Amino acid sequence: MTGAAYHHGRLREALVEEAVAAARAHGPGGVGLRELARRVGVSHNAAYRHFAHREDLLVAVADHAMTEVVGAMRVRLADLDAGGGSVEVAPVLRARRRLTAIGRAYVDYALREPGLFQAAFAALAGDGDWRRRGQGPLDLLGEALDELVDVGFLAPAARPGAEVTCWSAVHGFAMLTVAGPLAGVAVLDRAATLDTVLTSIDRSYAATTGSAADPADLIAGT
Amino acid sequence: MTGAAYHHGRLREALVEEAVAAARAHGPGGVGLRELARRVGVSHNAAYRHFAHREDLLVAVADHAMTEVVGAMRVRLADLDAGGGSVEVAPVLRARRRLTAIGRAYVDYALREPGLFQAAFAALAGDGDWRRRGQGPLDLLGEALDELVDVGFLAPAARPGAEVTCWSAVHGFAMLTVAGPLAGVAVLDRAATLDTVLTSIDRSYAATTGSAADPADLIAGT
DNA sequence: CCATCGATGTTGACAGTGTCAATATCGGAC
DNA sequence: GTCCGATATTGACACTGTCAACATCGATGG
Repeated sequence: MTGAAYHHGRLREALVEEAVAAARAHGPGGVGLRELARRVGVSHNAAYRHFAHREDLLVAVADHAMTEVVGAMRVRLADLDAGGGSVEVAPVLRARRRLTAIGRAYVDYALREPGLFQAAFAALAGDGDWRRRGQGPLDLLGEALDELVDVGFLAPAARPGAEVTCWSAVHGFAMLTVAGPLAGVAVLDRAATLDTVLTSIDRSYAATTGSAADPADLIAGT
Repeated sequence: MTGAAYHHGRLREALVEEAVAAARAHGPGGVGLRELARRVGVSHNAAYRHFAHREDLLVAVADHAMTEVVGAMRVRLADLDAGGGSVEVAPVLRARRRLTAIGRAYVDYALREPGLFQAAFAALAGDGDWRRRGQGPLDLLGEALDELVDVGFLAPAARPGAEVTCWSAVHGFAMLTVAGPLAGVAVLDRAATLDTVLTSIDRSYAATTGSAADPADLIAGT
């Protein structure tokens, strides 16, 4: 196959790759069917054999981003366990740190990949498959919250709806700082403010069981 | 002036009105210069005498939306005082209810006017004027938090960054439910989940001073 | 009273987009 | 070896935002 074959053979994957690159560089608005086709070396409209319309392609990008978010969370959680290394960490502290690690990973990803993060939420907002698409991060969050209940830090009565509370907090923070009013604030301020958000949640959950919640313990953990 | 005058005379206002209507109906993507010009009865490009580019018009829409948000907050705060009517309400409870009223107004507006709400945050995300544009809601929020400190419910040490914590929580919730993964959930669930978010913040702040925080008191208020 | 000028609105054009319909080209199955 | 379905192409349509050149008006100053 010296020349470009008539059938690309890997068009779908190639398009998604390029779409991800475009979204990473210029946000969701930067991914255009024609431009992508041009970059992949195929004529416009070729994409329509693999995607019903532009939004469909964005959904693929969103899936990719969500998978990366899960990966980032997993890395942070692993770092947490590795960091503790020799010294044994109390189960309660471990659980608290795991929850904040998840939140931190979410926001970090949003700030590290603003374009992809925005693309992840720009695609077909209201479709039912979201439950499945955002499932990855949600599952991890759910496990962390369950653990928090298991160790007696979070009261079972406060467990329902906790996912949404946590998700709202970090998602709102991410949105406001990545593509919103808070975009201009300095990086250091951002980090400190994120600490405020995360310790606020920690403190709230501690209060459901009357547990002690020294914020210093939390910030120390990564 | 039988025929349409060459000079519209009120073009800017007319354009903004129509843009607001378009955003209300179809979100930020639904406001297009040409379409608007058509509706106003003026030829395309006329808008360029009043707005440098499309984004400029969206900024005007965003301002409008923000003003409406402030209005909604004021109404809710007024309702709160009026509702108490004859019976005197303890200052602490009053302050707590005022904060949650502000949050509730924010989310309510987002759900009542999804298009405008999205438009408000779609426009020129990173520009410095945001501080001034979002000032209205932020000011009210700041006052409520100050009051919370004054009555001894929120510890002064926890005051810095509190705006962002509250804003993040309600903004995230609004985004996720209006144009995100949580868009599909039932209305009743939404209300209950918002209660969870708001009481979570209340509980967190109560913990900074060891104050009691019965969530029932909060939900009762409006 | 009339000329001039700046503000405002218009016309025309250009490059770009998403999407539909009709057409061409291939690889594999019968 | 021929046909067929999947894949890619070409062409067209209706849009869009934006720039440049031109027209029209109201007020201002001589």
